[in-house]
Amino acid sequence: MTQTKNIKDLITRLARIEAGASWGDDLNPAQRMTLEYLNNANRFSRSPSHAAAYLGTTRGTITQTLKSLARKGYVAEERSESDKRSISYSLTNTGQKIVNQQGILERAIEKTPSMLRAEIDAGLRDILSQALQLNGQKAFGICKYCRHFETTTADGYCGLLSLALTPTEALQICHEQEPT
Amino acid sequence: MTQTKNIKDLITRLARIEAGASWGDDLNPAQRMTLEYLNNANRFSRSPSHAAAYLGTTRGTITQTLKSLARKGYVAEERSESDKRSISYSLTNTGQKIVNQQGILERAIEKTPSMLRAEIDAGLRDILSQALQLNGQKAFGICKYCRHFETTTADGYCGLLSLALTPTEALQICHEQEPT
DNA sequence: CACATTAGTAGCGAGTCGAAACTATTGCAA
DNA sequence: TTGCAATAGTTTCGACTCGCTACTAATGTG
Repeated sequence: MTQTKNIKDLITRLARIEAGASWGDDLNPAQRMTLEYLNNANRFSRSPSHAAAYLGTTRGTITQTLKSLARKGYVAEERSESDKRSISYSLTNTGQKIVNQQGILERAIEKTPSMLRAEIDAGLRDILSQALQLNGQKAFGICKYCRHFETTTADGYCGLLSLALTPTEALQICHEQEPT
Repeated sequence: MTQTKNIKDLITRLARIEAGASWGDDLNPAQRMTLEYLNNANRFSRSPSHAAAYLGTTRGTITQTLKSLARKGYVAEERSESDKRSISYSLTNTGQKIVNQQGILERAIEKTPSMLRAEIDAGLRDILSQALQLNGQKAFGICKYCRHFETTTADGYCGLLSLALTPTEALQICHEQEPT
């Protein structure tokens, strides 16, 4: 077995363990991941289309997942005024609570030496950017590390959308993000 | 966002990209992973129960997946003579071909520097052992790195099952494996 | 103003998934 | 040895995912 295959197996196996253990609270892995995306994404990125693009699924599938989450009271939909086609989903308080629970994978990661953690983070980040490129997907990175992020205002400013950012927003996921 | 959460997100996102891209050949991600497990497991570990334990799912679910793979001609079932309850699945030639195809994740990993790869491998391996422990799951490691592996014969010998091993077998996954 | 594009949905068929109930076989202990 | 418990695999159920195709409504663009 090559090292490449080893790493692939480790990644998929860890994801599977996490998925298997994440079934509680009347939620399945896909629903939980959608919830997590909404929690991390900024207000311009919480639409079905963006969630679908980030999660690597289709609009049709994500619609069903979001409707199911809405039925259960974990998310709420807000229709946009400017563009009447688009919808933005946000977490309800119940949804917030769910997303803050720590899964088995997080607990396992916390038990590894922090020096090792830094290397894993860097390594996986590298693999991710390669995979996204191969797949023709967008980066969906953190606002702050975007080439449109400016420091002309205290908390940061988005040069693309021409608006001032809050400290929270600067750390959220943005669908327009382009790495520096 | 903490580093722990970052790593978790990277792992689950990479797994999702791989899953999304692995839909071809009339197979879904779960079926492909089952195929891959059968390809790597030794002849004592290719039963529904062991596959279920490795993949972190239930016997009921894996039965359906295996039946579906058998219908499509990717695996064949062999009933055991010694224990009439148990079944061992093996890949057909068609199944072999499928499993040898390189997915997007493997191609992405190959593009990263090999020095980084070694660190990722070690780091993820550490996380995996922690996660398995937290989950009360068995290791399912490689035969050769088991405390029952002996070098009394040329190619290796299993002290637990009391039998000589082939070079191929020594590198396969075993459900009895206990790390040294 | 016509036409292409984009955002979101609905329905289909195959399949996953956990859970629970069930059959057949094997192991073990009194 | 007989009687039960444990084990291996299966089946069925209901909710859901997923890719796909076809659809509506709103928004761009030439």
